[in-house]
Amino acid sequence: MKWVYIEDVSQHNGQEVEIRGWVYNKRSSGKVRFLLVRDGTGIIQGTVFHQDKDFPLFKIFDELTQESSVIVRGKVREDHRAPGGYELEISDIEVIQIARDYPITPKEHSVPFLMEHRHLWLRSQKQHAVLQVRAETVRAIRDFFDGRGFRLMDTPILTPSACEGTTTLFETQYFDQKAYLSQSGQLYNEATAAAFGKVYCFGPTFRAEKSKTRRHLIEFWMVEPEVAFATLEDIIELGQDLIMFILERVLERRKKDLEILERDTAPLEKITKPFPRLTYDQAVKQLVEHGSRMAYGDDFGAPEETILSRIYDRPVCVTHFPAKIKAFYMQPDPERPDLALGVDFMASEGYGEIIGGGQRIHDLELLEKRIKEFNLPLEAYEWYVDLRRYGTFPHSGFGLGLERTVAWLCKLPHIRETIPFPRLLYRIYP
RNA sequence: UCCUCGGUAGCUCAAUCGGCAGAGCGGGUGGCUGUUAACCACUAGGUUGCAGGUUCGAGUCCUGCCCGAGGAGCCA
Repeated sequence: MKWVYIEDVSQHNGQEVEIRGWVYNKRSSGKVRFLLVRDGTGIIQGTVFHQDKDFPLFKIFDELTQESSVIVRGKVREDHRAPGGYELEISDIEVIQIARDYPITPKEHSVPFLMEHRHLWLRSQKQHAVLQVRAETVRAIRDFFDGRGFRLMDTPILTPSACEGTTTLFETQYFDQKAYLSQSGQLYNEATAAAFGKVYCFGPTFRAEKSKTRRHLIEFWMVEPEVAFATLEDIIELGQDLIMFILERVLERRKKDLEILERDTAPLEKITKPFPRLTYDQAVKQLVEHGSRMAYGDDFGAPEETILSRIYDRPVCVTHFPAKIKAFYMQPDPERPDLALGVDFMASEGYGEIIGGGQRIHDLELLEKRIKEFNLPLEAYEWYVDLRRYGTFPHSGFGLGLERTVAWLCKLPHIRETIPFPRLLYRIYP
């Protein structure tokens, strides 16, 4: 008998097939039994009918518990009464294991309990849907950059120095010296951009920030393109195109998952280019008008990001931040050197920043001056400064946070469900 | 790190003024021929986070600690 995945059963209507999976739930009503089986690709309802209540299949059925592993054989039949539209008329159930006392029942559970059982929680429908959206977003990102001639350059995770300051770095031992887990691939990207023109890296990054909010993970994934000779304007265009590409792809291919999550897709479907553009000055003015108490020169806090993204029905680009609140490598605005040529993209519906980037300093002397001003160890940055010694080039790039993007697409209240095993402040288990 | 809230059955929660620790789900047993988080009946299940204290008596009040959630700062 042919082993078939549930997502493909519609192609086997009327045929005898074998489904290998786990018991999702079961219901019984005297002489009819319903078995919900999931196999990772979907859930199908199987039925067993018999006049005799001592029918042997009933005995096996009655033994089954939630998440028991089984091989179920039977005939596929289209039936509108079944969840999923197709049903399996069960002729045989082969039990691999009866699962005893599966902790996650089909009722409500608290977040701490589910987080403690994250390894099992992944099996439930909504978590499954979120991670499908994540996987699709990853595919979309790769397709977007690969399709535009970008070269994937994997940057190191173990690094000898800080990218943007040492306070939020994870320190580890590298034989007889210290190393740090990468917070960003950007500096290395700038080197590969000089070798390949346009590049991107996409991998995990680590920040030892003691932040405990709905939008922070200790370990998160970031895609970072870097383009030689590109200006701030060029990468704003690139960022918009990337967001539109992801949006269209997920809406096209993962509609069902968004339905399972009860995500109203109308606000996402309305989004078009170009996104509204604001300078930092304009943004501050708008924020104050909408009730923010921030002062000029402050960076945006969570409330500011939220207010801003609620004013507009699409993502918003904010540019020209005060240089003081941005990283050391940010190119100053030639007309107003106190401003940095940086850009942040705020997702709509209150989700806040999903992209941060800008144009990098390409002038040798200016970069050296900034490294000193930020009290960074110059010797650790020698290789980085070399990029300004040997054919320096204006260049720009950004980082897009994968989990924040997925949280926005799925409209989740917290970022922790967008990665299979979130690393959070005070939580590294499982 | 700071602020706020919380910890009672396997899970989600209740317990009035300090006075017999309880319900639903899940488990078990039985019933039901189309169930949709099925339903109905019965049943087992407790170191009330930990350590002290006050009291005739503490889940409830006090002190300390542990754990968790929400928020702030910082950031993608």
